[in-house]
Amino acid sequence: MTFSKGCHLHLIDGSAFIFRAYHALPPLTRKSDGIPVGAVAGFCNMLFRYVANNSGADAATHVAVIFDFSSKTFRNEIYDQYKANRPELPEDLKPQFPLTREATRAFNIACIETDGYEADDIIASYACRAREAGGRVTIISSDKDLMQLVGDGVEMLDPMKNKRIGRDEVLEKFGVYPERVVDVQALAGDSVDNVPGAPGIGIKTAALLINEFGDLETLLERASEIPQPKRRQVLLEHSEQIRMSKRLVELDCDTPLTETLDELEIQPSDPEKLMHFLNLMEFRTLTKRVADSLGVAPPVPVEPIASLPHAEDTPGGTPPEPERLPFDHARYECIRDAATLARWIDAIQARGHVAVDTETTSLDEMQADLVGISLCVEPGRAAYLPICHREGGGDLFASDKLCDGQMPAEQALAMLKPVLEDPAILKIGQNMKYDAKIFARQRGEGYADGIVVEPYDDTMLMSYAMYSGLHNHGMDELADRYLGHTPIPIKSLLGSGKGATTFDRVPIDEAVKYAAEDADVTLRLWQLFKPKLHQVQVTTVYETLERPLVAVLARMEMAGVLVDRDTLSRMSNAFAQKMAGLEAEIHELAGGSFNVGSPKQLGEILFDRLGLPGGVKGKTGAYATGADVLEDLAAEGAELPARVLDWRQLSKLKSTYTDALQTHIHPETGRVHTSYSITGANTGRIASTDPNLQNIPVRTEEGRRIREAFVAAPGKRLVSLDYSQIELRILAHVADIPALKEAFREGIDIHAMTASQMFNVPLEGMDPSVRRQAKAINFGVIYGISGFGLARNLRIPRAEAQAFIDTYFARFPGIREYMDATVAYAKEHGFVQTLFGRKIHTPEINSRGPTAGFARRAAINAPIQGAAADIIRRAMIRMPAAIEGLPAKMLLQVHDELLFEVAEDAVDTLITRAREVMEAAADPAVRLDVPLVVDAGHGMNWAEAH
DNA sequence: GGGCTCACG
DNA sequence: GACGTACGTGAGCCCG
Repeated sequence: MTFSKGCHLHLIDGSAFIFRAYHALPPLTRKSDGIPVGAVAGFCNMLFRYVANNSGADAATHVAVIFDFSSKTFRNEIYDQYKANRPELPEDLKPQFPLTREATRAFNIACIETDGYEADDIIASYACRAREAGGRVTIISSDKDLMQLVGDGVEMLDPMKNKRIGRDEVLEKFGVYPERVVDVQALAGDSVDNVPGAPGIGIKTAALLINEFGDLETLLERASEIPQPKRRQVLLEHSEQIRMSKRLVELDCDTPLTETLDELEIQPSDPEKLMHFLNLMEFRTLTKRVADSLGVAPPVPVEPIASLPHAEDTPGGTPPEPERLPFDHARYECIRDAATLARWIDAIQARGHVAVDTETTSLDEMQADLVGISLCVEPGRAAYLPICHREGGGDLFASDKLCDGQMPAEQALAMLKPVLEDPAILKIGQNMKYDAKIFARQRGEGYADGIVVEPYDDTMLMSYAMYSGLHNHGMDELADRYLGHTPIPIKSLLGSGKGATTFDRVPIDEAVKYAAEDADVTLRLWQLFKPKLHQVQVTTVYETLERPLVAVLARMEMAGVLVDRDTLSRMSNAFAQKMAGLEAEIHELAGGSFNVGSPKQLGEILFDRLGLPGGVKGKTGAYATGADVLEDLAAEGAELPARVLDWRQLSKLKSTYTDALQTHIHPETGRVHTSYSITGANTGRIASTDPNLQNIPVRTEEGRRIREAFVAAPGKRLVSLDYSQIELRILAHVADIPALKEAFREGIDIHAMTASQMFNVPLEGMDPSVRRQAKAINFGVIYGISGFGLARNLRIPRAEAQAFIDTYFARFPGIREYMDATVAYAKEHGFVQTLFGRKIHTPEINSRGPTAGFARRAAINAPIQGAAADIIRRAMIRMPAAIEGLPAKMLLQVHDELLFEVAEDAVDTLITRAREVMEAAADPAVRLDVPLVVDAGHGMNWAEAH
C-alpha cells in the first residue's frame, strides 16, 4: 500500500522502551547460559501488548521501532559536551541492545537505526515525510524533546500514562505551542542532555519571554528592552550559547531514511520466526501467551545444553562437560550456489548472530587474498563457502584456473555484505581483526569501499580479558582447554617449510572440514565465554578496553606508515662499510679470522686465546659476551671488546632495521603496515609484529637516524604525542604517596625530587649523577626492585644498592606497603588487577625458588604497566571520534606514545585535540590524584617529531 | 627450534 | 647458606 491520506504511521521510540523495561523489571538471566535478558523480556512484553492492542478504526497501518545507533552525532560537532554527563550504561544492559533489535525483527516490525543520528531525528524525519504525504502519525514516546513535532496530523502517545499528547498538552507542558517549543528549550536548557541554555532561566520564564516577544530571535535582538536587570544581562551575555542550545534541541527532519514509508507497512506476524526467537530467549510464559494469541502450538522449549547427552563420555577420560558435544566433520555443508547461501543467510537472520572465519592465501592481512568464508549458527551447524580455490598443487606447472562448483566471489560477497554490516546481527570471530581487515580490503560491485564488519564479538579477546597470564589465546589452545577438542591442524592441509602450499590449492572437500570446524569451534567458545565474562566480572574490561580496539587497530594497520626506501638503503651501505672496517680491526686484534657475530667464538677468543679476565660461563657452557660484559672489559682498556660493541651495534641496526624494514614496504601502498597483537602481552600492552615498529632505535644518536626514514607524505607532518612518566604517576596514585603526588601536581622533576628526598640535597644545582641514581631507583621500584638488580644497573656494589633501597623505603614507606599488599593479593586470588579492572593472572606466585622471585616482581609490575596500557587504550579508542573531520590519521602506538600523520595546516589542531583525549583518558572511570601530562612534537620525519 | 643478544617502553 | 634476580615485548642470528 502506498503511504497516503488515510494511512496512520506509528513511530515507536525503541530506546525508551528498553530503558523502561530494564528499570521496571528485576534482573533476569537466561537459564541455560546466564546471559542477562530482563530488558529483552520486558521489551518483548511491550511489543506484544502493542501488537495485540493495535486494532480498531484508529489502528496503525504502518509502524517502525526506532533505535539510537551510537552516542556520537552531529550534535557533538556543535557542542562537544552534548550528553557528556550521561551516566555509563549498566553492564548487564549493554549486551541486551542487539537482542532487542532481534526481538523487533522477530515481531516482523521494521527496526530502524542510522549511524550518526539520534532516534529522535529519525522519528522527526519519518513524521515529516508522513505528514507531507497526507497521513497521520503517532509517536509512541514520552520524550519531551519530540513534542516540537506535534500538530498537523502528528500526535504523541505517552506509553507510561497511556495519554495522548496533542497541541494543547504541549502548551500545558511548555507554555507554548509546538512550533515554539525549541525556543523555550533553547532558553531553559536541559541538564539531562547537558544542553546549557540560559543560566537561571527555566521553562516557566522561558515561555513567558517567548510569548512576550514572539520568538527566540526577536527576543535576543531586543533583549536590552527586558525590564528585569538579571534576565536582561543573562540573555545579552549568553546569546551565542542560547543559539547553540537551539541548534542542539532542534530535531533534524532531513536525516537519510533507510526504509521508505511504504516499507513500514504492517506485516502479518510470522509465528515460526517469533516463536523461535522467544523460545531461544527461554521466555516460557511469554512464549506460551504469544502462541495462544496466534493460535499455534508453543514450540518444545530448548533444553539447557547441560542436560543433553554427551558422546565423549569415555570411562577414565576427562569428566564430560556440557560443551563437549561431538565435532562431526561430515555434517558440515559446502555452499556452492546462491540458493544455498540464501538459506544460510536466513538461518543467520533468524538467530541474530553468526560465527565467521575467513580462509586466505597469507597470514599477512595486507597481502592475503580471500579464498573462502566459513559460517556457523549453532554448535555443529557450520558451512564453508569456497570462492577462490584453484586447481593443481600450486607448483610451477599448476594452472590458475578456479575450481568448478564455487560461487563467483562478487556474488557471494554482495550477498554477505548486508549480513556482515547488519547492526542487528552479531558477527563472532576468533581474532576478528584479521577477518575484519580481509573484509575491509574486498572491492566489487555493491561493495566499492569494502565491507565493514559490525557489530562483532571476539572469542580471543574474551579469553584474554578473563584468563590473561594463564595461557595463550589462540584457537587451538582454547579449543583444547575449553572444548576438549583438537581441531584439524592447518599443517595437515598446507604442509610446512619449503613444500608448504597455500589455502587456495587445498581441495574444497578437505577445506570444508577444516574451515567449517574453525567457525564451529569459535561459536562454541563464544557460547561458553559470553556468560562467563559476567561471572568473572570482566565485561567492562572486554567491552571498553578490548573489543573496541579491534576496529581502531585495524584502521591504523591499514593506514601504515610511509618509509623511505632510499634513506634506508643508503644507511645500509654505510653500515656495511663501517662494519667491514671494524671486522678487519677485530681480526687483527684477535690474531686471526673468526665469526664476530658468533658469541661462542667471540667468548673463546676473549677469554681463552686473549686470556682476558672475567670470563663467566652460562648454563649452556658458553662464555657470556653480552654488552655489559664487553663494556666492563672495554673499561679496563681492552680494545677488541670495544670494537665488537661498535660492530654489534651496526650489525643490529643493519640487519634488524635498515635491511629488514625495506622488505616490509608494501608493494602497492609504499608504506609499512605492522600488525598489532592485542593479546600478546599479559599486562594489557599491545605488541607490534611483522615488523615490530615498537622498538625502532632512539637511545643512541646513530640508531635514532633510522627514524629519519619514517616520513610524512608530501604536504603532511608526523606528530608524536607521549605520556610523560605515566607509570610513576600511576604508582603515585595507586600506592598513594603524598610526596610523589605533590611533585607531579607541582610539575617538579620527579627523579630530582626523589634524589633530594633520599640524599637530603637541594633541588637546585643537583649533581646529575645523583639524579641518575634516583632515576634508576624509580624505575627499579616499578619493576619490583632488588638489591642485585639495582647494583647491576648502576654498576655499584650490592651492599650500596641495598642501602639505597632501604633509604628509599624508609622515606616512602607507602611504596613498600603497596608492594606487600599487591603480592598478598596475588597469593590469595591468583591474579592482580589494574585500576580499570583488568585482571592479570599470576599462577606462579606461590612457587618456590627463583620462580617465586620472578612471579613476585611481575605481580608488582603488572598493575602499574597494565594501568598505563589501559589508559592509552582508552585514548586510542576515543581518538577516531575526537579527530574526525581532521585530515589526520593515527598510525602507530609505542606503549606511551601515539604517532599521527596530519596535513601541515592541521598540526596544531590535532595536537590540541589528541592531547586533550590522552590527558583525560582515565576519566571518568578513574579519578587520578595526579595529572596526566602529554608532550608533543612534530616534523617531517619521526626523528624530528619525537 | 632454543639460546643469545639487543632494539624499544 | 646458596640459589640467581630488575618489568614487559619481538627479531635476527648462530648452532646443534
